[in-house]
Amino acid sequence: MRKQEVTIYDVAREAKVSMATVSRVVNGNSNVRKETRDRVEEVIKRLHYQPNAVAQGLASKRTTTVGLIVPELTNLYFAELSRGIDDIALLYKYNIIISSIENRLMKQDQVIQGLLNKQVDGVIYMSNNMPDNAVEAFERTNTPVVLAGTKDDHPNIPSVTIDYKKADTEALNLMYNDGKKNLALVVGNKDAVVNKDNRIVAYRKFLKDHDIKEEHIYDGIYDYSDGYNLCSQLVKDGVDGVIVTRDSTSVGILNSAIDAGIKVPEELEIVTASATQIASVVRPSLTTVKQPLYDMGAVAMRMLTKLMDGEELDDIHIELPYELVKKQSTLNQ
Amino acid sequence: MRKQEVTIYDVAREAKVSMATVSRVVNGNSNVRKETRDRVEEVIKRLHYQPNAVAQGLASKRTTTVGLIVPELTNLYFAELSRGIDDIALLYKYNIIISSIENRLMKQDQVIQGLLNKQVDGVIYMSNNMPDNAVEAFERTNTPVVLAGTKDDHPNIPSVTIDYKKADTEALNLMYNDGKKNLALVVGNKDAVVNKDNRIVAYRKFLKDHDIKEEHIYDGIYDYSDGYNLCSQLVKDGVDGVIVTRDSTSVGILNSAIDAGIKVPEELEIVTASATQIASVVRPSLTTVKQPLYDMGAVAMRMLTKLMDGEELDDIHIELPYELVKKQSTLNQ
DNA sequence: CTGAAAGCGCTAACAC
DNA sequence: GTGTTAGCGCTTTCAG
Repeated sequence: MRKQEVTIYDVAREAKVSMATVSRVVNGNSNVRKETRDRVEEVIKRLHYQPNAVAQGLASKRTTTVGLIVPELTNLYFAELSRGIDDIALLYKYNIIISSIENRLMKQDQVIQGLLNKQVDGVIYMSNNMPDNAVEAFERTNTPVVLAGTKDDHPNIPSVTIDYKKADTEALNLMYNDGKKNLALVVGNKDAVVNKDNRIVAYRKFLKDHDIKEEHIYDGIYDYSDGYNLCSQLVKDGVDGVIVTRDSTSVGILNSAIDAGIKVPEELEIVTASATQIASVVRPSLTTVKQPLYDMGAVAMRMLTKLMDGEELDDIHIELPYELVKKQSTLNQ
Repeated sequence: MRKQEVTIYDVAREAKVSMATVSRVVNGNSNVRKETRDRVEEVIKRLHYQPNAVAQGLASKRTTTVGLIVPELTNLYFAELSRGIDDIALLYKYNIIISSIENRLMKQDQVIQGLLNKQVDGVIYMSNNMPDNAVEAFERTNTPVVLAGTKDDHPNIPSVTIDYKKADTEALNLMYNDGKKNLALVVGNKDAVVNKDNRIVAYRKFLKDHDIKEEHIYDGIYDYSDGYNLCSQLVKDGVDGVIVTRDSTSVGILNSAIDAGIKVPEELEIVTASATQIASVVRPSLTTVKQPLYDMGAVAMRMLTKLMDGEELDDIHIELPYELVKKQSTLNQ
């Protein structure tokens, strides 16, 4: 209901030029004589003119806005990715519309359609298993998408991740070398591509390579209390080393172990497959696969800017280096 | 650069009505005969028509978008507030443009101006000390603002908080009753209104009321490592009970104490003045002032929707109930 | 280098 | 109930 005080038209009149010229000045178009430009800029300053981005968006068909689709707002994994995204977005003068899809009020498709209706220039997707119709909607509207910190079944969607298989194998190996032979894998959604085609595959291969018969995969373990409740089951199953995808889950397992008098790492080793601040504040501190979350977000956003400018990408799928940080939840012998 | 496949005009032609009628149907205007409405809706469905929100925004001067201004993306305090905001925003069909102002690339004023240029219908502000020119810009453009989880010098800006003075007093009292007489207050920015006019005031009043002479206020303590490094100073100063505004800072102090062999709570009691997930996963667990962050965000957003609809607010400043949760970092005698 | 003019896709009086 | 008609504020050919 806001009425705009001063428009491009006012500036044009005051500077005795046409709207087109003002537009050129505002957009840094070089085809303006310095003298004219100075005059226009003076008027812009004097009148406190601010361009209306909505009108610009309608006329130019570019909104300089990107959509962020994130599973949960209160998960530091996504927050740290978002920080990298945000910094690069700022650098390239994009605003970010953030959409959490944890809310059951609206289906994911509707959220995505809403973003598309807002004419976002691109989307960063951080959730799992993008629905087919979403992919179609993105293609139909010619809206580029980049995955950050996740993988997907649709092979043509660019992504920025780490090498999950390699990281997990390294983590399993660490525990194996500590003498742990009853190794377990704890995941959230086992059908997520990251798990299905990477973590679980790597885990099974590891077992096979080391001639371990008993498989211990626990899925549907999403948060702290899920982890806390799982711990007794792990013990019951004779697990002596576990790799956990989320660090809040790891902490749940850890605290539950402490409360039950189970010694970490002597009786149970824990490795977190993705570390946030949470993993580093608990005691004993958690051995983690440290993903470069900030950089992953930044690289993803940079890729998206290229796509939005119509450029080609050299590599569709980028894997950034991770680090296995040994702390107190493993023996590290 | 996207070309819209189907516009309101296509629907109108196909349904043999005018654009105005289609617009009415899209916007749920009741002044349409059921028969006509059905026909239009059939065409909309058949053509997969989706309204262009940018065009709607330009024509109606409402973008159904609100701006969120947050100090840091990777702080669960703001994330939990945001979740409440997001849920209510979704309910009222608003999108959220999130802007972190931790980045030094752009000044806060520019960030706010950018939001205003995008014609946001309102703003939720979660940072401290809103600059005067920002307040003016909001007023000039007639953009409502609501503060969530923070207070400000400008008394006319609505806010949703808890009663910080009361909460802190209660926390100090808890420690005092445990026999702690050398009480300290640890804050981030001492000039933030929440501290300056609330926490510090309450702290000083408490000292005075209990005839305690020595004041221990530590400011500029923002994160985990600041807290970690502060601990030895606390001990040196003879502090035996401390109230800390941020929980990551509390955890820093706690871990540092543990590492230095200082017994918590026997030798040092710690109370966190705002709890997130972090506070509850560490051991010993932290006694906290539990703020209803989700609700605070939700209420703030609800207030904003009213303001955006031109309604009056019954109360400008809302204080929600908090809870002092006693855990292991205080003796609780 | 600058201006005129035609939209971008939709809403909102105002008629009928 | 429904259609007509101006815009909303800006970009972008196209002339000159």
